[in-house]
Amino acid sequence: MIRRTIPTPDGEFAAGFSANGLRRLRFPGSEPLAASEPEFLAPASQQTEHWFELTREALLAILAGHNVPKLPPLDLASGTDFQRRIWQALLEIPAGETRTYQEIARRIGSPGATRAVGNACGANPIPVLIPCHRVIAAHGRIGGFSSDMDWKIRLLEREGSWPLAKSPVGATQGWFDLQT
DNA sequence: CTATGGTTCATAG
DNA sequence: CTATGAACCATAG
Repeated sequence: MIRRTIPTPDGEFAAGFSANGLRRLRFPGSEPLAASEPEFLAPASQQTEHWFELTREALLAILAGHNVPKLPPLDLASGTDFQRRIWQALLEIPAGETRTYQEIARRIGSPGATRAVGNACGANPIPVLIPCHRVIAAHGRIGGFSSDMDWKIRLLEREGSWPLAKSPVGATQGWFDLQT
């Protein structure tokens, strides 16, 4: 695992690369990448530096509310097949749009697995680049977020998806019923 | 309130 | 080690 930090206007993110690509990303302020992760002590190859640059650009783009120009290869080996299918589906959500947990579940061919989608999102090793923040609950509820809810809201704001557009009818949406 | 599906953890063989 | 089951969820109805 090769670690790098990425300064952004929102603070310093931490990225970890394996031999196969970007393996994990962490928000500013969280604990340093676990020392328990197997160290991959290969010299920082030219390829890794290139991945790092792509990661930096992608991160800055999303923080600015834009679509990602080009993603680095993602090392999703830490997930199960099910999780990888979900993460893959999340990558297809463009900036400025959202999907519900149900839509993701249907997309990967397990219409009933909505709650499992929530689990998989929580296990997302690469937040922001894998846009778990664009997944919301049905009926205009926002759902949750493993890190601070502030991040989910902030990211959606930058993309123009907040307050949530899909307001079914009548009910107070967005600002008041979004806790827990 | 209940049903849902995948994952994780505890426990038993 | 595998098998089974219950609890856990960023849910839906």
